[in-house]
Amino acid sequence: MLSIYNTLTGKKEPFQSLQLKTVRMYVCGVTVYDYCHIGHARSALVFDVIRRYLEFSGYQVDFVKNFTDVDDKIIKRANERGVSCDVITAEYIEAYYQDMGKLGVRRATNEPKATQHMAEIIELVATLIQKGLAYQVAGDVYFQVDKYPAYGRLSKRKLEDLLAGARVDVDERKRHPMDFALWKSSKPGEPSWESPWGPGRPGWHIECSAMSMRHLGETFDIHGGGMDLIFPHHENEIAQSCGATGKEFARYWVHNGFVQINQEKMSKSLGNFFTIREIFEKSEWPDDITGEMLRYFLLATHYRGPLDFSDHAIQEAKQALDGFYDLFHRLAEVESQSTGDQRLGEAIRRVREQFTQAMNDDLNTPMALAAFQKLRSDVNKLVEQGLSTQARQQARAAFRELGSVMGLFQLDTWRFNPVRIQESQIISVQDEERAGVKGSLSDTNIDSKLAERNEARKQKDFKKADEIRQFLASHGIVIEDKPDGTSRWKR
RNA sequence: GGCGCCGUACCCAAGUGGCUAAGGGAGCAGUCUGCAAAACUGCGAUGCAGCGGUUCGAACCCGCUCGGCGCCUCCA
Repeated sequence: MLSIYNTLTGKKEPFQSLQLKTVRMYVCGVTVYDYCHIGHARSALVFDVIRRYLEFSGYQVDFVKNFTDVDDKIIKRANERGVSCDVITAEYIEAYYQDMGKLGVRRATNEPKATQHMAEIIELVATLIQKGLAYQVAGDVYFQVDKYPAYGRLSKRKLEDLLAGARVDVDERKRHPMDFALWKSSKPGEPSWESPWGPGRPGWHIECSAMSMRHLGETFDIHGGGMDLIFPHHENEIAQSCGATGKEFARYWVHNGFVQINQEKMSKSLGNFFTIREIFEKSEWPDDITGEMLRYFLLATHYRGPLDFSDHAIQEAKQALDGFYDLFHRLAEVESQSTGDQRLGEAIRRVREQFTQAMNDDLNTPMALAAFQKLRSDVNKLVEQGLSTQARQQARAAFRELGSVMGLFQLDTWRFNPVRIQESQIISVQDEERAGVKGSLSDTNIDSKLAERNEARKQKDFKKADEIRQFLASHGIVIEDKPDGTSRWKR
């Protein structure tokens, strides 16, 4: 049974969905005015894994993740470029799908946009006014926080405390300094929608209340997002939603920790953030491998803790994955020995048990990875003892199945060496290879070189054998000799 | 000023009251090997920022101190 940390109660709780076999989950997506950075990646990935694990556990997951496509920053960006907001949002939604796609983040079952829910938003604002929880000032509508007694229950703050720390000049027209906008009248040139309060656009928080209710109902199971959304965004969502319906809103509030650079939060003002596409562009590995490296890196720390991003950390993830794919490489070979076969079932049963236990404990992905490492070690030993072709396939399938929950171990080919094109390093080149680019040797080329080398080894011509190895190494090919005199290779 | 987080070996990172403090990387030693790679075996924190307290028992609970950070304004 899954236990999950609930920000609302401040402790781990057994997870129980409202409907028997369905989980309804809403996650705050991104405001589409720029490329996503590694912090967005973490958030998207964490909830992607929660979703996958719930599905793995037998639930159907109705997963809603929004795009905020009306916002000050979008308007600003549109004005800078002299285009409409639609152009900006369309561009960055597309970029989002590209970047998250490379990371293997699955699309939510529903990905609504604020601009497509104006009717629901306006209706919700009207309800709040009607209930006396919101008031109109000129063309603006504000939520009156002191009319909602439970205000602050998510972020554990008191209204008085918030006032003391207020860093912004208070708008004189507000009844209470912490009141926040539900509807903003539009200035000329800004996108606007007709409303009972005049032309305007929604405040930031109201869209999530409106869209989650529209797609998941008034009360649903999980609401998530980054830690920074706890206040004010989620606090305000609760006030609006509960205020309007008189019912509980989301039951489990789940928040992921930040990605940091050198112990500091990434931010544009510090200039210390990395976009996802920048990371892929700079990577010396193919996209599918870079994506898996990033996933491994992001999941190697518990989702609620802080996570420091660095090249070194990414390389460690690569090394860890190399170990797994090295094993998968060997598992793909044909073998008739089967001494180790009978022990395999036990090892797989154990990893399944450990994996489930780890994930059930508040999605402890680092512990789940440790379980995979244990299986890797076990299977390596069994391979040494002799594992039949069939058992090898069974082992590979186990990694693939459990790994799929974290989006790992799904690739059929892997690269152990970066592809570096440096002509000057070519050592001995024969005509047919001279034409080719470094690192682009075909499999048949490699196989024939290898056959040549093994013939030389048989003749004890180790000088020639080493030359061939060196030649292949310069193309990023590593040879591993097997006890039986044949060799395997990897790139 | 309020709310909160983090500090575990060279690095990353689980564990949050009770067997020998997971796991990975790096390192060292060994097995295997023509060499190599991979794999395997062994070594590695008598201690979990520091001090004090609670307890039969604490890295885990409480208090204080030190160091680092976040939120309270848009932010994953």
